[in-house]
Order: sequence, then structure tokens, then C-alpha cells
Amino acid sequence: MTKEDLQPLSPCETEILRLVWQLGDATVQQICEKLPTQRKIAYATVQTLLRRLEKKGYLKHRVEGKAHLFHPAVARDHVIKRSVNDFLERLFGGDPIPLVQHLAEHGRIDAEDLERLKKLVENE
Amino acid sequence: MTKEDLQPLSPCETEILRLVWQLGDATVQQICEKLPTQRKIAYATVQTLLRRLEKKGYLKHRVEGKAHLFHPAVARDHVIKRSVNDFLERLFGGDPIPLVQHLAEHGRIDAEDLERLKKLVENE
DNA sequence: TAATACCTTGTACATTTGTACGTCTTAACA
DNA sequence: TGTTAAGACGTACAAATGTACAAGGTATTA
Repeated sequence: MTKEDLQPLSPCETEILRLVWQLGDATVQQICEKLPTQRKIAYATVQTLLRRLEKKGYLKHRVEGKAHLFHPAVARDHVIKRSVNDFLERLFGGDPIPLVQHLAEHGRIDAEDLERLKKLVENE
Repeated sequence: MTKEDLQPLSPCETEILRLVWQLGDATVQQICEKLPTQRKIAYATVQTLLRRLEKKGYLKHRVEGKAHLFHPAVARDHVIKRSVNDFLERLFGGDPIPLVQHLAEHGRIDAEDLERLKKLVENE
């Protein structure tokens, strides 16, 4: 069972997984609270999503009191890599430049950000 | 029926739509040929996807000889914007910087690319 | 004009996805 | 120790998704 066997992530699952990364260790409660205000989904729904994430191998949990504490079971970076590659492939045929260009043209990142990132790449 | 009414795009649909953008005007045949070699799906499947894209409002078609010629019905940039935003939201909570950083760290874009993009942003 | 090859149309179908309700369980409190 | 409240678990279910076959139409060729 290598990492390559990981089943695909659905958009909603991705969203929840991100919150677990953010919290490090999370109860269903905490995830619910972390959800963006516009994006309210029922407790039971979050629970289902967490269960599915665990079944797919992205999470594990341990019992703490009467609640479950979920935590990542695969490296965040690995998951991000796969998701980004997949996204890039489908929308841009795999070329990342147009994506970054889009972000730049739409003011999502500015010259300063790019400069900072450039420095970051150069020092490696 | 404004642009905002556009139904969501599934990953597979996105992939096909990208090829239509690339071809400008495409028959089912042409799309099939354009598909990456690893990604072979049946003619009929591509056809279904194109039909769904048209139903969702992303494409229109006209008849040319006995084949259908599909072409975009909404601005590519508009679709990209929505897709990128959605992706960014789910995987990075909306912040584009970590995405670009990831691309840089994994060698998908280099210092030169960033420099070029920076110049591009500055001249606006 | 009859056969052929290429296309569309209708339809299908197993899975996955998004969403959530009851019910059972158990820790904690009165 | 009986009651309550918080949480898990099983289950459900409509809609979307990925995939594609079979039948029917038509331009082109022989």
C-alpha cells in the first residue's frame, strides 16, 4: 500500500482535509467551527467527510474522551503535489506558467510577491 | 441568464473544454486525437462530455457537413477565473501565494519565469 | 443506387459525491 | 445511580460523474 494507491480526493473532501492540516489535530466540532461562514454544512456531513477521508487513507484518528481526534496520515506536500498536478493538467495541459500569469494578471499576486518567490528559488 | 448561472464543471469536462479552447473549433474526432496518449477514452465518451458542456452552457455547436463543430460559448478567462478561485479556496483557503511557492519549490517554475512575470505585472 | 463509413442521438449504468437523519453509546453531572 | 448531553455509527438518497453501447441517419463511394 504505497502512497500511489491513494484514492482521489473530491472537492469537498479536499476542503475538509485542508482544515485538518490547519488544525493539526481536529475534532468534528473544530472543523465545523473552522468552516467559512458562508460555507455551513451540518455536523453530520463533516463527520461523513472525515470518515471517508480516513477510509481513503488520508486521515487516521484516535479517541480522546468521547470524541475522535483526526490527524493527517499522509504528507500534506504529497497530497498538494498530486492535486496541483491534476488541476494543472486538466485546466492548462500541465503548464504552470499560464496559471501564475493568470494570478498575476488578476491581481492575486503582485510584483513584490514574485520578487520574494524569486529570491526563495534562487537560494536553494 | 448571466454568466453566474454557469453550472459547475467536472474535472473531465474541464479537460475537454480546454481542448476546445485550444482547437478553437472542434469536432469530436479532433478532440479524441488531441487527448494525451495515456488518457484514451472512447469516442462516445468524448461526445457525451461535449453534449454536457453544451447543455451547461459552456459550448455551442454548428453543423458542418455531417459532423458537429463545437466552439466556446463563454469567455475562457471567465471560466479559468472561476476554476482557479474554486481550487485555491479548497486547497489553500484562497491564498494564491502557497500555490506559487509550491510550484517554485518543486521546480515547476524557475527564477527566470518569475522575473518575466514580474516584469509583466509591473508594466501595467 | 446500393453499400460503406462516419456521425449523432438516445439511453444506460455503476460509482462517487454532497448532504444529512435517526439511533445507539458513553462520559459526566446531578 | 439515573439522566442528560455530546458524539459516533449506520444508513440513506438524490444528483452528478465517468464511461460507453446500440440504433438510426446521411454523405460518399463504388
